[in-house]
Amino acid sequence: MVLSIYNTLSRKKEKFTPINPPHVGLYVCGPTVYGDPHLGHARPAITFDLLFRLLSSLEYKVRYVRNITDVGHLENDADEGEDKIAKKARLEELEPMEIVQHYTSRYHDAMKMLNVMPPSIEPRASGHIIEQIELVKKIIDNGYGYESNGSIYFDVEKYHADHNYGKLSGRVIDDMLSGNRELEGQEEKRNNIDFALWKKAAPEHIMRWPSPWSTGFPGWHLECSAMSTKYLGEPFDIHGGGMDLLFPHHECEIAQSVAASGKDAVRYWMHNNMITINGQKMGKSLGNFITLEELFTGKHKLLEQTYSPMTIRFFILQAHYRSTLDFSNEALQAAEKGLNRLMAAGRMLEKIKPASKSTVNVNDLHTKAYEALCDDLNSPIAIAALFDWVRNINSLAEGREQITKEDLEKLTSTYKMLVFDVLGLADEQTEGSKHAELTGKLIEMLLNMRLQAKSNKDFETSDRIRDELNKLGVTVKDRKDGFDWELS
RNA sequence: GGUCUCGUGGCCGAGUGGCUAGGCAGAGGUCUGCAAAACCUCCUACAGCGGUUCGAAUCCGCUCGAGACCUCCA
Repeated sequence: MVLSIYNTLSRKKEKFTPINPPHVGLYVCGPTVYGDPHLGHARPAITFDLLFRLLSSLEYKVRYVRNITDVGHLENDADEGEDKIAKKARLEELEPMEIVQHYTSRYHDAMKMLNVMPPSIEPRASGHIIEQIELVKKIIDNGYGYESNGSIYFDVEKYHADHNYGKLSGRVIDDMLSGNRELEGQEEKRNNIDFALWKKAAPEHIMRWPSPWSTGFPGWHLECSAMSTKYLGEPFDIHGGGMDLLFPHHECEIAQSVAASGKDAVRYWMHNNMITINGQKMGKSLGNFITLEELFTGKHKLLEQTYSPMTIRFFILQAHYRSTLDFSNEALQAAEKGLNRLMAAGRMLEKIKPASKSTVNVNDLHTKAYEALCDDLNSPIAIAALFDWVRNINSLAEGREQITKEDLEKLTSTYKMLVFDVLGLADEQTEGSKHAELTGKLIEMLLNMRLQAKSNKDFETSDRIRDELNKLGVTVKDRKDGFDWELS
């Protein structure tokens, strides 16, 4: 099966060919840990988790690196620019690394709930200061960095004379030189489109490291260039991130790599689109974000109910990663119901009785789903293929269609592999604690008693059991030869 | 102002020159002691106006509307 992915660099879908098959190097920009993870953070995490899982299921050996930005992320590039982490630390009167630790573990917790697999390596910017300093040295040696008052800046104009600054974002440097906004405190730079590689720390700045130029801290764009190539080599296969990072962050990464080594570090650039709310981008700066915890607990004024982590995951997977996805209660509720049907069908597979012949073609699911996923991660089409099979599975369970034992095994493994291993969904009803397991067993015990009452035409007892269970939030569904249930 | 993207049925969302995804909601039916579920059937849309074409939601142009990036954001 040929995987094709949309490369932002060429603005086209391209056939994916790894540099050293079966190995694949994947780097994705992770969060800046200065606040609780919100719905927006879930999008790239789930998108690239899907890619990670798909590549693995195609038998690639993937090294997935996703960083934690814990230093060097400025409010802006001006002199007064303050590190986000340091600012938060000052506000909360904590050591910066306490902030980093706190929000990193919050992020990890949320990712785990969303069934996002941990990356192979999760490097922190603060742990790679030496590598970043070395990179700055190379850039200076090659003539693309200059010192100004203890800080080092990247000379964009000089770089552009030799290479192409703007090739990823499609920006034209002349427009930027003339049209760029005037910001305060930029007199250190030769040009206001130059960006910081190293910043000299102001006396009150808490996070600081020694360097040949000054005691200070690295520029934001540097960490990804340094850490991606350290762990994945140069060049490596895929670099991912949110579309909002395209410019300036990723453009600067390319410039830094080319300036340091003379060549591009990345073969395929992939960008996920934004989650919107009322048509507007959900983000930190607009303050219109809903944290993942708020979604899970329902504690946000816009939320009509709680939404489980798998509902969020499914909601995101139902849209293509390069489209915007609009948040609304209605859309999430639709996702929740759809997901329940998908899971119910998965459970139903266990109850199907094999026949001597098959009236369904079980290869169809695998073919359709993989064709879709390999076409630039088209998860909505793959999910549509699964829903076609939800109908088939229900028909099989009710005996309207037939299936051989061999085909049933094949169908079960394909269905579960797609739903659980590739899409990374989990059945929240059956998975989890011993407590949940016990609850399930107790419900089944009661329902068996109800079945007996029913067969004795003791409808008073059978209805009482059903009504009481309903009150507790258990939906009872009678089937031809038994029952099924669901937590509402 | 510059660069770019998008406008799909009640809602969410794929697709992108002819074969009219999928989910949710809604209507009718089958099944059932009743209910729920399931299944079957129905609801056939692509902002507007022109153009190209045998044929356009899909290509081109214009108009209107929305958004992203250009400063930090996933």
